[in-house]
Amino acid sequence: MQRYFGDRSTAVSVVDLVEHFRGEMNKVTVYRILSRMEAEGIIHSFSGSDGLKWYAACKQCTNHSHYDHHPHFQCKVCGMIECLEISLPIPKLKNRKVDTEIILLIGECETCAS
Amino acid sequence: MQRYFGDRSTAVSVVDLVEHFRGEMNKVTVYRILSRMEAEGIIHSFSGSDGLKWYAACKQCTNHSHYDHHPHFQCKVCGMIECLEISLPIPKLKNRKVDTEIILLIGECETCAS
DNA sequence: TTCTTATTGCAATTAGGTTGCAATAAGAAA
DNA sequence: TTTCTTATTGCAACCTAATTGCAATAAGAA
Repeated sequence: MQRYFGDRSTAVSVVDLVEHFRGEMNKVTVYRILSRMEAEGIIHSFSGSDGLKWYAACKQCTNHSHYDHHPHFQCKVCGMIECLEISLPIPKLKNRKVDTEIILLIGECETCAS
Repeated sequence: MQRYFGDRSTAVSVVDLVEHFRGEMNKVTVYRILSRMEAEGIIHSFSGSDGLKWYAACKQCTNHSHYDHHPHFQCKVCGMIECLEISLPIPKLKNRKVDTEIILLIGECETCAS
């Protein structure tokens, strides 16, 4: 599982992971390893526009700065989701304290747009 | 149901709606009325950070500009979600065409922060 | 080896959401 | 009003993501 995320820059849905490891590893085990790896700061999770849970390898994340979320980009054609290594300014709102923002940009990836 | 959204500026999760109308209306009916009202441009939906489906009354939405999504704000203490009538700039990405952004700001609302 | 702890598999369960179908309500036409 | 047609609702069953309990196994330490 570690190896699976090692050289992957895009995110994977849990459903795809369970499917990928079918025969090799039980569904429940996949879920458990994922939450363990997330707790250790190796991967991070977020829920896609479909409401499914997605996981991706952490690059600059540490155990501590794990929740400094970065934006994600999803291709509406092929469904692919990737992490964006940009940081967008968190807007100020009056009478509210904002400390996190969850951003999902949707469009077409390089492959699907051409 | 129309009345329910009429004077409400915050969003409601489907789970809460089903609970609210229990005894008065079947779960399936709640779901069906909601998707009908969404198709008519009266309300709009999005999925919260928990992966649940939320609905809120449309203010400037029309049947057509229904998908000009606006950001939402969620209080991490009480869980309340509200629509923000601000528009944030959609960032440009190289090699990708971005046409929508789903934004959820998370923090503390006025009531919970004080 | 023996004891203890962590990991895994399997079955069952919970929960959000959908579908099929029959029953009822609501309108239009006669 | 009566009849025909269409839309709305309730109920049971189902689908799928995710979780839990528990026994079985693997892994480490004493």
